[in-house]
Amino acid sequence: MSSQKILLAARSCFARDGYEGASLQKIAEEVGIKKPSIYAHYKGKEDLFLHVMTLVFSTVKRRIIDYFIQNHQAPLESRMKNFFDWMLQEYEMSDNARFLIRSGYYPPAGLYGQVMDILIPFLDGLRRALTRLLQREMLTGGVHCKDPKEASIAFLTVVEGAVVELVCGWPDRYQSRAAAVWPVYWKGINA
Amino acid sequence: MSSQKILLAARSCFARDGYEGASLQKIAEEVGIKKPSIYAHYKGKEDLFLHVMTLVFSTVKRRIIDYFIQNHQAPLESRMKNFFDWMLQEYEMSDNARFLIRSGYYPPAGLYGQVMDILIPFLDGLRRALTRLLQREMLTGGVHCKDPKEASIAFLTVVEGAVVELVCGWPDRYQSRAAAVWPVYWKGINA
DNA sequence: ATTCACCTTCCTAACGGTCGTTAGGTGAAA
DNA sequence: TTTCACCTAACGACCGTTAGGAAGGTGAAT
Repeated sequence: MSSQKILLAARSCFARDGYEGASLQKIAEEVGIKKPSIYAHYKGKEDLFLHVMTLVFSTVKRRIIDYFIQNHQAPLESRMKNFFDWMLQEYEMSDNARFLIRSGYYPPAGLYGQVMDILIPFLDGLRRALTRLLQREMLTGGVHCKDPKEASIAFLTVVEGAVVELVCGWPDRYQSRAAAVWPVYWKGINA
Repeated sequence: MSSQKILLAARSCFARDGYEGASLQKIAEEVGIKKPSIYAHYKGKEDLFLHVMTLVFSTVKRRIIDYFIQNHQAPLESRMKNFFDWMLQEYEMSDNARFLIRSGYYPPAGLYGQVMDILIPFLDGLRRALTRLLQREMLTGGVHCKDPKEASIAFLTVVEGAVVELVCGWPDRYQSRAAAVWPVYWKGINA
């Protein structure tokens, strides 16, 4: 199916060059077809971008949930600590994370509303899932914090604060930030 | 002087639309001149961008240092805590912070090296200044942390983690992140 | 004091190129 | 025979950039 190949090539280009920087020409080349052939599968650049976006968001959500489920036997502390390494891998290995962050931070001007309508529920869902996880772990003694909701917001904040170094293309600076901020965070939420 | 007006208009456009998204047409309109007149003052779009960049970086560095000097009589805790509010103001009031963050996260493809040659010393200088501040405060009991360098990296991380919400245009979410992450950070660095 | 050359600043016009997009046709599959 | 994926050709719009010239000011030479 070639509309799938277009979708993946577009994801790669949008992730690398951004919406304005990416061109249908380049996407078509990567697939091995001519530019106007894209219009047999998508209504235009905006339509293609929105299809990529829904694919990416559902994929990333699934992968994050899978990470926490797959390691459910490990103690919460190491699960959260290792999340930084997992995120690094995720960002460097696939276009999903790069696309999501770039389009989330700086969406194409004309699609601001439509991007945010997907991004906000995504982030809020992530935050709620993390809050529930912390609440569950409080019962079994995996963590001792007085406000799991605030702790989950803080966790997303420190993770994203480290991720911005990945955005600039410095995995070593990312790891240095992760190493510095993790002990502070863990000590900070455990009263 | 009209090359100054071009510089400021360019800063505003680059901050709002990014390098690829901004056009000399729009910049010229904002100044009130025709597009080719820009070439009487700058060699081209890249040259103009680099001039804006050096202006912005020196301005922002100066303003951050001024913030910490002006409030030097206040306890460190409130100086760092209030930095979040100061940053919010700074981001919303002027184009400087918006330009810096956008160009730092996603610099124009052809200028990656030149942007990073300015950005990296800027961030490292900031980190070193913060480390020295923490070291000084440790002597007077303003803070009790065992590793001021790690604490300063962690502070920049949590600040940037909150700032990414400003990038998306949500000051309320920024404040919620700041409110959640600050107590965690402060408790976390004070052993 | 006048002339002249020169420089800056802005203009109009136009360049070549790339962008997203559309029209219209071809060939194979259903 | 209709439908679908793909093509070539070309559209209009916009991009950054250049050429060439019209004003105005400056400073030195006549």
